[in-house]
Amino acid sequence: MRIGDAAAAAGTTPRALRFYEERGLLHPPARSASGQREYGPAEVARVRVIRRLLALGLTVDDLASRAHRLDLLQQDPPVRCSGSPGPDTYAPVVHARLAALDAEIARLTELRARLARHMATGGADVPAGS
Amino acid sequence: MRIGDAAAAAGTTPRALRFYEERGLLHPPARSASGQREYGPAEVARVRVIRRLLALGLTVDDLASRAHRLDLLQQDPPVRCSGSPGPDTYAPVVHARLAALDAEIARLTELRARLARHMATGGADVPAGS
DNA sequence: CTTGCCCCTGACGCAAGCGGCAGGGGTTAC
DNA sequence: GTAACCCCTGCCGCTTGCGTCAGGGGCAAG
Repeated sequence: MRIGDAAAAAGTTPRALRFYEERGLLHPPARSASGQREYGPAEVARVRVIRRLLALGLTVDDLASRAHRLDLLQQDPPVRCSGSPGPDTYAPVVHARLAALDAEIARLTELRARLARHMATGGADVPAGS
Repeated sequence: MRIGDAAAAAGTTPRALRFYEERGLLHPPARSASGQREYGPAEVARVRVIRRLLALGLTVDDLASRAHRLDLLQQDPPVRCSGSPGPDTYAPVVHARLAALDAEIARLTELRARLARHMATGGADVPAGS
């Protein structure tokens, strides 16, 4: 299967697949004699995993840092963090993302509160530094 | 006062002042014979107002859209949204910002919940489209 | 007059995840 | 053989609020 069909099968675009490859989320696939990328069902599955994780709020760099573990998510009961099966799961990066999301949510919530207060009080307050 | 001193007095940098001017938040200031910008205390005060509003989460475009009202915030009891003194206060853009912040907070909260659930369930769920 | 600090304009860089275009070649069907 | 797609690489664009040169001139002190 060529890149267009593979991308369609995974619900995305050729551009995205090349991008994932460039960023190390996909291994460079086999090439036809004329240099065209050849994909099989396994890579399509992997792309689907990648897109699910991205949609969950993980970043490309998060995935790249654990790219060698992406395949595990396709077959096994995935991500299992119970019983700490070694230092090689996605648990660390997921925890880091959760923390980052919490921090961002807290920051925006604080901002929202200050902005609302600003309107209520007439803006006489000065936001605390940083 | 030249731009460096004015920027320092307002707690920012020359680059930021030129940027605000370029984006319409500051009126083009007087220039010395050799073309250097001349600022007075009124501009410095205005810059401080701008920085407070930016720190509150408003965007440069928010401020630019109401730039002609920025001066009011320096002297009068500012932003007063009670009694709707006309269509020219900051209330509309502040409300829009509050809504945008709420939407963003909701989005991140939803994302965080899905990511947490993903870890708990082993990732068998598929994020809803959109 | 020269040193040294400040100012000017104009333009690129950054972060994220691709979209889109340009220029050139492959592949399949009629 | 040729039309109609598809693919290749490489590169700019988008968004925010400036930071950071680069290249050239100003201004006060010694």
